[in-house]
Amino acid sequence: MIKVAEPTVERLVQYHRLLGRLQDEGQRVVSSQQVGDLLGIKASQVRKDLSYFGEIGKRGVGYHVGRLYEHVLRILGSPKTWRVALVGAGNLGVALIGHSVFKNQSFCVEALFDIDPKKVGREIAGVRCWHFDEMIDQLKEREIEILVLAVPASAAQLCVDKAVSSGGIKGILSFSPTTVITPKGVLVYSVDVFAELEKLLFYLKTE
Amino acid sequence: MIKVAEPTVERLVQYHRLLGRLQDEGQRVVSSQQVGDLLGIKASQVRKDLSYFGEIGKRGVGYHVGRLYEHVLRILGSPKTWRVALVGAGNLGVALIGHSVFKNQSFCVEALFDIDPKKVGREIAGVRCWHFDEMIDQLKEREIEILVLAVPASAAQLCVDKAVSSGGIKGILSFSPTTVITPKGVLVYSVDVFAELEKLLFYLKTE
DNA sequence: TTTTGTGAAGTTTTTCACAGCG
DNA sequence: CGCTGTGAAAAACTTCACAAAA
Repeated sequence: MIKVAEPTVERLVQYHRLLGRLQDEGQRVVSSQQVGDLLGIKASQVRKDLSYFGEIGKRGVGYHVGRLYEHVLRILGSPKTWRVALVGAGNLGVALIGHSVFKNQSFCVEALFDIDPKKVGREIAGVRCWHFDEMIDQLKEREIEILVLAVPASAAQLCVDKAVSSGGIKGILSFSPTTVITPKGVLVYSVDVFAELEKLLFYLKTE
Repeated sequence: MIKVAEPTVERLVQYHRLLGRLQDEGQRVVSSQQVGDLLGIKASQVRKDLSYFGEIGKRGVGYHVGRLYEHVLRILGSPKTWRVALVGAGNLGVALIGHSVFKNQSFCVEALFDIDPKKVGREIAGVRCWHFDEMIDQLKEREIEILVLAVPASAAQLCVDKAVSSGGIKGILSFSPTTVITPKGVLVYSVDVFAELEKLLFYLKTE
């Protein structure tokens, strides 16, 4: 597999979403210029990103929307369905897994974990909620590979350490406003609302 | 004001959070090495980031936790309270503004907007919900400067265009899974759950 | 003629390595 | 001696500019 830089992967996701939209709108052909304009990216960047995966466009014409959509899908697409568990069944966590993002062939949310007795033992958004103490056993039994973390910052690292000790965790998507450290081989991506807001404020202030 | 690169601002937010924690734990002094280890960042990067804002550490000793905390707070801190509105009072939107992130001196959530008749006219999480059609007037009247966007992708650009036309919007924090284009002078930061998940998947797959 | 694909140039960001100071 | 602060080197990423193809 070709080595792809992270900013490129991020833009590929955007290209893919846009192409799906253009396809729905019935557009057949698109130029790097148009893609760039619609996403706030330079046309040359779009071409460079796409060129990493072979010559997919037609010179003088542009890219065939359907073909490029399938092409990017193959690059990003998942070969299997990943088994996911959510730790922290609060408002944010539940809103997230109920979100369309997880209604997807690539994911199957298998279990929730919380410490709140009101939640433990019940089904939330169609998924059984277990007590945090049962997490390691359940993660093993259910062969969970991806952990979604939506617990308070103070609990995040503990959750991660515990979950990683189950041996099966390969990736973590964290919504906890803190940095978590994992052993090599466990990828972490973090959605940090707090950090994004602070950045926005910083640049608003200095303008 | 010194020009600061975006990755640096993002790390400053992390330093600040960590310093708050260390302070609570009673630690008085910290080295760039320790900060780096706790955040998964190289010590040299920590020192470079901090050095942009003057010599704040003590050679041979490290950084005084309390002093550095205040120092970073002054860099990031906001001179005023920003007036915020949320568009899209669905599960995610409400979970977000109810989140501790917005319980903060720097923000005041003044209004919600939605098109659902069940929500319009009511108070949600202590804030009045208005109909989307009243948005421009309300944004002007309430002098809203920051928009939090939590609407479906298909509605996002329309919301932004409408809101920007009120004339007062300076920044947008978007949770909508799409790219929005704004005129120069309106900053956008985007929290893209979908994109983060896709990135995670991509790198899990290729490992 | 139009628009891609791509080396080369440019810019930004990170890392190194060591002087300098407590 | 230990750890910061910082130029200089390296790496990563973006943009340019133009040859090549439809």
